[in-house]
Amino acid sequence: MSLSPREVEPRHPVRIVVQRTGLSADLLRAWEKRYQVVKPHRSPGGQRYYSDIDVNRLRLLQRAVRAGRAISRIAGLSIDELERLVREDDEQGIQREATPATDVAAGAPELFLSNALIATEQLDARALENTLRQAAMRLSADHLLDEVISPLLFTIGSLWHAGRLRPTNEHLATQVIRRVLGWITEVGTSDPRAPAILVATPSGQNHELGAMLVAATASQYGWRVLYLGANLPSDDIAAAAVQARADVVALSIVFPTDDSALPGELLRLKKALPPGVAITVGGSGASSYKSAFEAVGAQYLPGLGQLRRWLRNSHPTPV
Amino acid sequence: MSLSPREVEPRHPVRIVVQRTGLSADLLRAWEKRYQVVKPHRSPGGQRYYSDIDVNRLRLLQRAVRAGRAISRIAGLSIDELERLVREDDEQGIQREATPATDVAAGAPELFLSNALIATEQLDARALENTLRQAAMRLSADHLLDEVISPLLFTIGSLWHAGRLRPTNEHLATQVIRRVLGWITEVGTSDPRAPAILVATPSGQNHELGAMLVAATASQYGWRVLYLGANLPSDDIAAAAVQARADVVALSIVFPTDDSALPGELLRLKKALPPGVAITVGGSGASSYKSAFEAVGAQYLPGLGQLRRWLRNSHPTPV
DNA sequence: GTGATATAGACAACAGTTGGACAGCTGTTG
DNA sequence: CAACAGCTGTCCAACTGTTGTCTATATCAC
Repeated sequence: MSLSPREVEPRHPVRIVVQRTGLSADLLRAWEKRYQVVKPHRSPGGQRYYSDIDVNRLRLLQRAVRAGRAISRIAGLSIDELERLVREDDEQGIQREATPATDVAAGAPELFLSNALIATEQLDARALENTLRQAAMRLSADHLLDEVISPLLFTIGSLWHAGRLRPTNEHLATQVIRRVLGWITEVGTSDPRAPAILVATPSGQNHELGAMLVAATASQYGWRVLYLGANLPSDDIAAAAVQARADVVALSIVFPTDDSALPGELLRLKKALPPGVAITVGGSGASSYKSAFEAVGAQYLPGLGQLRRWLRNSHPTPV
Repeated sequence: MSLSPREVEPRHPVRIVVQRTGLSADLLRAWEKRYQVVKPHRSPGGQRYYSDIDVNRLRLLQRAVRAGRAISRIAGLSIDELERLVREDDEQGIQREATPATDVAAGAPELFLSNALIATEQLDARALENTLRQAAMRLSADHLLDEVISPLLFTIGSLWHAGRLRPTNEHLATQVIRRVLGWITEVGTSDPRAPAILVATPSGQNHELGAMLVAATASQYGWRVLYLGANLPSDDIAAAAVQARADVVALSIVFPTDDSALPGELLRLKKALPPGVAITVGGSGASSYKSAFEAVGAQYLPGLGQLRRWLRNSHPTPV
């Protein structure tokens, strides 16, 4: 394995590393001072900058410590040795030490995030679900989505792209996140007078987690949510919107970002919908189709923040 | 057998040994003091560190003790002698008796089914979920799966084929059924000693509900279930099976029924799995690949009934 | 200037060690 | 059969080692 310059370049200031590892800044410095676990590059002013390799190393150390290793004993190990050790502990551990139990006291989103990542890596669905459930209890739904689930999805996505995560891990995480999001959505109103939003993903779009985030958010804001999942033809979306008397149709677009059929689909949707029904579009891949949105008067809402504001304005019923 | 440096190196602090052996820290020290069962290395600060060999020895001792041996008598035995002893005791051990699953009084499955269908047609997620939840309360899990959910899936599938149901309806039902099945599966064991089954769908197979039925069933029968969802490459399935120490890999095959790549995938899976791990295959589309199953020694189980029988025979664990 | 980050040292919480006590059993002995 | 002694797992108290966090103060970057 050769190192790409990207990986050795010291690019990450401390706060990023905190976010990605779940270790506190204090602890990072303590480990560095006491055990020389990493030697981050220093800016002229003395600020630390960590490379991808450093971050990776820290994550491995953290996992090993979590598994019961003493930091003093493992600090000197190479990445390879650490990987072997972590793997061994994952496989040999008779009973998974209850990670959540120790974390109950802490309410920091980063901790939930890093626990969730570790559970994902260990293919431990139960631990992952427990972590997210705890996070759900401790954080507001908005914070849960913004600071745990969204970053988790993002990180899993990038780890997966980098080849550091197998599809199995990604599937498992999808599975569990789906359940947790469903749980959030489920709590929502059944009040038939509440405004209704239909959430789906247009034809060709297979990533449904973004749509689930939308559904969960809307449900939090008092909307009646009709969640239909991924990859639906415009006509069917429109028919369902009519049948359920939806006020809004929300679409999530992630990938692909160059589907030439999509603008046409949007147009068909617009035509098939009753005049009063609004269309909103969001998701990380939505920006590529901006002009198509304008053509049908769809509201482009990148990010959950914008979505929230829009939901609030368009129907001011906070929960 | 030569000893690698890895095995004699004192790498494990007590916590790890406790995890791996199930013995308490107190007991470890008591055994050491009284019978010198092991002589762990000491750190400068006096902390104990155990080698792989120590851990192995302790495991054997623990098994022998659990089988009824007196620690004082076996403390001095060599590893070889201990292994022989443990094997002997295992063979003499009494078989656990299988308890047949109890049948709960059956309600009226047809009524649930028709209500569920109506809710599906009306795009009423809440009503559908309530119906299934009621059915789950009233029927045994087996009956729920056999007489409500399976027929519901089948009916929805055929209505959809006949053009009498829109994809929206199907998606909505999928959504809800997924949640209900997840709920059944979730209740399952977390006992790490329970036999483990990995459930997934091979590459190219996108219908995951069959797999979810398998997962729910196995969980009912006391198995530890690792559910990974649809469309996974063999290599990843195998890797996950190793990591989770699965005893069985269960695949569900629905559509397509003429994927020429599938036999090859099965072969790769078989090769990548450890020898002891069984493969089972089921699902409505599985019959098309029978010869491929034979080639890899996979168990062909059409229908949940066969699956249940197989699960029971292969590991008679009462629930 | 303000908010983030740096250092050094203090500190509290926790984990691990030792020696000893103790209670539940088991098998032996009078 | 009762008393006894040995075995065995657990618990405790007092102490030490290890580790994460906190404080005070200074510096950096925008």
